Amino acid sequence: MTIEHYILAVISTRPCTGYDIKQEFEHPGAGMYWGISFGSIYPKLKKLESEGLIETLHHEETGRGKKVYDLTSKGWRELQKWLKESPQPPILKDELLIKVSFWNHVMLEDREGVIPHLLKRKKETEETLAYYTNWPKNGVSTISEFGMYTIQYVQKKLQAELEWIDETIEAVKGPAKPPAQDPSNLIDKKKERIKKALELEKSDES
Amino acid sequence: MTIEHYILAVISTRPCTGYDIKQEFEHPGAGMYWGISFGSIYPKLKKLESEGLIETLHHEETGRGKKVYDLTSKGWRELQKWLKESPQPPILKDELLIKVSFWNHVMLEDREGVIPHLLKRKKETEETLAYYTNWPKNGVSTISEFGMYTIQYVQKKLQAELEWIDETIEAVKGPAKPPAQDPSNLIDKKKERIKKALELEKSDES
DNA sequence: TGCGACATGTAAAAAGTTACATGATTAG
DNA sequence: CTAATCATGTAACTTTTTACATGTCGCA
Repeated sequence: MTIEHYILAVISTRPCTGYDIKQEFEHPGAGMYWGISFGSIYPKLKKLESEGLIETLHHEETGRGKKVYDLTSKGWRELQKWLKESPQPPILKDELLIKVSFWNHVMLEDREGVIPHLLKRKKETEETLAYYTNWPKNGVSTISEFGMYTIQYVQKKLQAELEWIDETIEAVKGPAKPPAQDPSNLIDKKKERIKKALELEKSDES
Repeated sequence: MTIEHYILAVISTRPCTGYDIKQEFEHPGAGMYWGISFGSIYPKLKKLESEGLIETLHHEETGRGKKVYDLTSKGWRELQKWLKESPQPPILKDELLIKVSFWNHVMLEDREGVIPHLLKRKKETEETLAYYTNWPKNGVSTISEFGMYTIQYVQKKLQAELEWIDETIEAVKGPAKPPAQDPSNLIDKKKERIKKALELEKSDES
């Protein structure tokens, strides 16, 4: 994902400042927004202006000089070109999934230790879902027909996540299950590896 | 997400080489895996070894010297500690969502131009879903009880995505809808902004 | 009058990718 | 015998974050 194009897209909805663009990226993340620092935004705005894709509409003389940018005709065309290009595959990194996935490889005697992680995510996901549900009714934001479709996607995805969290908490509270598949018996071997490593440590200490 | 901890987690399932670790990251992305280059992996392995978190089990003398790493007792403890820490919020960047979201801000006369993007994603998502469905039955991979929970999450999420894609294609093929919310009339203003920018361009050319 | 939000910017550091260099092993 | 896969590593480059520096405006 090229930040440059995302900045152009944000400006396409209305002329705005670097600070405004940062605000757009503050929305709790569900694929549409993620954090970008001022240290990224301001240099990019300078670059985009020097390339003639955006221009300064107003430049206040007071203070540090608030600058409102808008797209140039070149900027509109670049944005149209980018929108038509096939989107990159999504980038997803979810530490919760990784921790759950590796949990009983490592935390042998502590099945239920993941549950606090799942409950915390449940709360966060409920909050994000509430945010996206209220967004189109807040009386302030502009949400186009197509913007509404992406909100529907986010809602669907978050609801699926909440269902999964509840199911998984129940499953973890229940009895341990055998591995879904382990043709090389790696899970048994791993138990021995842990045991051996911890025994070595004890003999080192003595 | 700290790559270091992910590398420790991968090694926890079995002793492995840098090359093996890279393979683990090749699985089509659904939150559990993403691309990491050799240029990241090998320096990290050196760093982890110098910190005493992993050790070289075998070091072949032939060729470039294949090195098989395993966790040390310090490494096992570090991994346990990390697993217990609350996971970071997920990182999500989906260009498709952004392009859909901004589409009719910019592509005024071309509602159906997004459909190819949606169909392409549909195909990719179906492939990823098929991959995750077959993974626990491939007779080769180790999938623990908890690993299976994360596979269930990915399946749920991808199914929700497929449903959304179908619904959205139908909606886009149907008649245009008014904005879900636009209190400042930004969408009408935007049409004027585009028109003005393109007219300026014409007068520049003449 | 003092705090929080508004507002811009830079330099150094961190993190990761790309491109390159090298060579062994294995399956057809 | 040759192409693909296995296998390690470095240097230069790119991208982005962090930390800092600076100052205004509105409101309680």
